[in-house]
Amino acid sequence: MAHGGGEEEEERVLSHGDVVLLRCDLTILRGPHFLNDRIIAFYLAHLAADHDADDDLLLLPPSIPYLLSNLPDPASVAAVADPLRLASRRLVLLPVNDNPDVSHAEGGSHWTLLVLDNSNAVSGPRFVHHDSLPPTNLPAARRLAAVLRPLLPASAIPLIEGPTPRQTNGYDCGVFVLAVARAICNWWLTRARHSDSDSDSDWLEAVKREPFNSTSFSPFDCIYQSLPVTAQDFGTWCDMQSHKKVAAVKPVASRPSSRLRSFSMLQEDSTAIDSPRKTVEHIQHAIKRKQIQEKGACWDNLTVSQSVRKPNVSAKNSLSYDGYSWRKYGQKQVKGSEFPRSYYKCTHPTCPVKRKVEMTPDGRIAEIVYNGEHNHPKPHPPRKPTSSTSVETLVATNDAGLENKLEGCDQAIGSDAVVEALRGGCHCLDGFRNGNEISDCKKRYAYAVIFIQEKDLAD
DNA sequence: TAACTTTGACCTTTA
DNA sequence: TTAAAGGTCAAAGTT
Repeated sequence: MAHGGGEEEEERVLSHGDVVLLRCDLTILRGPHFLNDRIIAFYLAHLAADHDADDDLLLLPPSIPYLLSNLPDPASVAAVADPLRLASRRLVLLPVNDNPDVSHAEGGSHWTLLVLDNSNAVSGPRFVHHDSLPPTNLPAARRLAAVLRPLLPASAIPLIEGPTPRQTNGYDCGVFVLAVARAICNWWLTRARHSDSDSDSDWLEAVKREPFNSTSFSPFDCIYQSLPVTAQDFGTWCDMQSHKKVAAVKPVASRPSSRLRSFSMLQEDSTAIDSPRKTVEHIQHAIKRKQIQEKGACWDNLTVSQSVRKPNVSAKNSLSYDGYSWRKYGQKQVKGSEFPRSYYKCTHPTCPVKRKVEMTPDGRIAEIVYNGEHNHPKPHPPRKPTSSTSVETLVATNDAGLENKLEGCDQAIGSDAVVEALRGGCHCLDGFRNGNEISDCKKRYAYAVIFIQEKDLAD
């Protein structure tokens, strides 16, 4: 993980609230080197400062997800997570480290970004994992998602792998995390500025466009811009501040900033403390400190929680129905997974994309992982049906793959989206409006797909 | 009969 | 080198 000597002796050169950069970090910044948690926390704090205060967007420093992943019981997790108010956020960015040894502060070798996404009306709540070297951090991301799910109102929130350009060396994963975070924040701001934008859009395209490597993306470009020096003179300027003992660092009462902290260190942070409640208060206090703006300095405006205008969210929710056609080619129980894993290939003749789906016994999707990218447009949806006869037609096709193609539609039938359709006059649901009970499974699926198609066309 | 799923066997990857 | 686990194939079963 991060590297450096005894941190207590390390000289602090820059701070952003309680996020502090040490002299050894400057060496890392002059790179190319593996980014440590201080730098990641620092840059995320800087990103957060670009947003007006709001509760919708939350960027967490790496220490918080790591702590949550390794707490011994759900009660402790709930106590720590409670002040974060994850359930009420639209987007939560959680850096993930693969350090398996909670006693080893410098363990771990890979950074990725897990996004708790509650901003997309189509996909519904989901975890999106950005890994520049997949599937290296997938177990760690799964562990974090599993810890967070009980804290969220929706059940069985799926985890999907988001498109992430591959790193081409052994050290740029942290840079990729920051670049993805920047792309997401920029997308979020853009979406907020265009209130008429699609509520079903997401940042995945924005991530694809992001320049990714430590040459084209410097996490501290923005920091340089905030300093009274050029990027070239950055190190010299820090040296001067240090020698003058008037460093840019501000007084902080928080934990000594560190490399990725061991679990015991994290626990000590929250335990200077002797009760779960105090743990919460400690974290709340730390967050509050971040939110205190220090006027007139280079590192103002740091907040952990930032937000923008709330996007419009329709009730449309098609879960894993992604517009592509899939053929199932295998299923098996894999070790460490609670549910069977199904293997799918895109049915387009030249498309290499596959996906793995783990589904709960009640049909909800626990996880989706997508292996490449589609090399073709989404297939045209079937022509819009105009009456319940279309339902009969769909059922009569005896399409054995229908349920597979429409994963999630079952849930849609009972969802708020259907209720909305009933109120608003979605044509295909005349059967519902007339009080007809739909007991046949295929009919229910048929109603669901027609409903979704009508909504798509209407949108 | 065609399209699709299921499932056991086999292949590949990884530690 | 080997064993374990994941991924894929393909025959059999189902709709």
